[in-house]
Amino acid sequence: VDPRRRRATIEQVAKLAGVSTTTVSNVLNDRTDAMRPSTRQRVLEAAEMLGYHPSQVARSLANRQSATVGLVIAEIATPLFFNAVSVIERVAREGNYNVLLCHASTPDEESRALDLLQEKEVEGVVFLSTSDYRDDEALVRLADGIPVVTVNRSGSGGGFDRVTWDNVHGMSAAVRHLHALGHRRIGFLRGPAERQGSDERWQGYQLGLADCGLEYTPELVAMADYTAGPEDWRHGAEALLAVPLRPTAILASDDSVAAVVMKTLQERGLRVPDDMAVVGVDDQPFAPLLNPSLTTVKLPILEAGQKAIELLTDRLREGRTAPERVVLTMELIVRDSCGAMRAAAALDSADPALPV
Amino acid sequence: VDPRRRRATIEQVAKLAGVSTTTVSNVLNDRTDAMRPSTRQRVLEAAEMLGYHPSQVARSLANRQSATVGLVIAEIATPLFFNAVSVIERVAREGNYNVLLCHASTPDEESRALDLLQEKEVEGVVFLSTSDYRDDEALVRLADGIPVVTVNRSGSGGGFDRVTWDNVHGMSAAVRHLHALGHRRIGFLRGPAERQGSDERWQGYQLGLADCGLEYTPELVAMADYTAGPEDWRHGAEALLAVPLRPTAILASDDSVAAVVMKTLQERGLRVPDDMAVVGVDDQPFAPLLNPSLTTVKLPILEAGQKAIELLTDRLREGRTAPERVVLTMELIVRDSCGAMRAAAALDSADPALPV
DNA sequence: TTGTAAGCGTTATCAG
DNA sequence: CTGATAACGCTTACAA
Repeated sequence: VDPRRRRATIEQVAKLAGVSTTTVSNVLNDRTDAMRPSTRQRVLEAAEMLGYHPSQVARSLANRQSATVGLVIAEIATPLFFNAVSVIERVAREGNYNVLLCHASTPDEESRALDLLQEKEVEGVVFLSTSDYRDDEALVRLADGIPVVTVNRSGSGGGFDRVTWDNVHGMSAAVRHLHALGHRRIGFLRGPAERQGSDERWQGYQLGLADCGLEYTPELVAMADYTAGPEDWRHGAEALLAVPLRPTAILASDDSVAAVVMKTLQERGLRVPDDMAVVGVDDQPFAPLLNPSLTTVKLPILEAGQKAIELLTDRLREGRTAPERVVLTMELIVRDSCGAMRAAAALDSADPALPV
Repeated sequence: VDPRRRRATIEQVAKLAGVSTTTVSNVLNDRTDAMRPSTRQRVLEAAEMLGYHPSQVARSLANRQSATVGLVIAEIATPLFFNAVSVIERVAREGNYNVLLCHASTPDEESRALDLLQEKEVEGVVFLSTSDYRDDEALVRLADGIPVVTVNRSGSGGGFDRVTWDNVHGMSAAVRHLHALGHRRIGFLRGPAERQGSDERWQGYQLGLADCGLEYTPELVAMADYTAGPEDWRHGAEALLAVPLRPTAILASDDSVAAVVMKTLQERGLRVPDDMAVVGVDDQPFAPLLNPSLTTVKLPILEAGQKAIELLTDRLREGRTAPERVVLTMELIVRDSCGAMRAAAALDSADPALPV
């Protein structure tokens, strides 16, 4: 059919080496415990001569192991997710698994992706999602057959491993930090309502205020949907600036939003952090490059990806049974945009000019 | 062996539907031209009942088509490459191909990745590289068997399709733009020497100067290795500031470097673009978010990825023979950091305050 | 220590 | 229009 010259088969290798296919198979799979070294040698040479590469597909069919895991990922084009993809691929490779990449944003795409991975007979799946509220039906069904690990998948239960991070505490820590720096009116730009992560951060914001004995003021909360564009974010910032008793600090819904907030402030002649502290969320690669460098609540996406693939490969090898739930902490990365560095420097030089 | 309950097979479906496996196979593959609709219907129902999913691995073995392409990518964690990965996955999926992801930075990893993909019997490979000078030996060997397309792979020949972009003209266009804005002393931060892309940009810089009748001044060129860290970039910027007749514009080796350059300038009280114009390369997502928003030479990585996967799937379907070479143009994205916007506004209001 | 042969789940080639 | 049946390339009891 296909006129392309065929690859060498195990049979040809066997013939050339003057042994049986079994022996070749044994050599190739390191079942060489009780085997004459000379035989092994001959086989290896024969394989080398023919440029033989075993067919993984034939092998998979025979031993029912595809040596492949699926990676389905929403928003594949988001820079942050890359780190996760990167470690997942690496850890998988180290465990001798290949990674089949699948994008899926909508529920429809999700279930199609899962069908597809099932047909490919992947041995397990890592699911990198946005935190949209979404039902896990397809996932639960899949997890009934093969190990599944989700990252950043809202919801709970379902009988599979989940890795998430603690948005609530991440956000409240940021609030407490700003409070400790003297801020009493802390604005919050909240993300899209359809994401559980957004809601949790909002809760974290409120929790943080409560922790500090500050009152929750609706005027200090505006919308800045990080899935929208810069114009939207600018509006959010301006809304916060327009309140009569303007905040002295702004918690942005992510780093990109924070960048636009800083820009908006600076264009209006406000200095960051002197006139207004700004804190982001994500710790994108550009956060330290902004001027001033951005204080931010780090999304542990890399760690989450790593944990996820480790959970998966562990389960593949050892077959745990109880589904595991991992909640990572979000770390506050203090840089210059919140004024803490300056405050510290001031303290050092006994200068009392702390932000009030 | 594996105690897991087995998936339904085509045979079970056939039995349940009261037909032969051939018929089931025909239904599933839409070879339904001359077939009693009732038969088709029965088969479909039987499959549905059993929750049948055909095994791609068995199918692959039988028809010698894995329906999979390999994507090997260097610097998987670089935000820019995301866009490429994203379109590649999408286009592949639309063409009913799956994507097997493989990281490979070193030549060693490269050849290991190629072996692996060969064993997986991928039908083609897209190769997303850095522009390091590197020999194509392994690639040429692979391309002898299956279609290969490289993106950003320096070198030429090899009998496979290559997609690149024109660094020289991208850079010279930036120089000409700055010249048109009145700049006569244009500094250049060059990237790592081991990358062909860096060299080409340097050539482009020189070409641009020549185009404008400007003389090449070694003092106006400093190093800022974009694979290094912010400290390195800051040094680069400072080197340029230290020259007696300081430049009025700086071409940075990429957007991250440009961000640090702007930051360095601003920290020294220099205004961008008034006191110094800055231009980057890449057009990273954060470029428009910087203050001022960054004028930059856009890397057409998304377009390159798209072109690459299209070339690949075309070749897979139709089997062209002559290797194709695609060179994309780099577009200058004019924003605020070069002063052009301001100049335009000034012109509009008949204000003669153009940068000199 | 090595060989024989029966699968693995499809597709594809022919007959009917 | 549909059904046997032989590949596909490898693994793996089981035999020798």
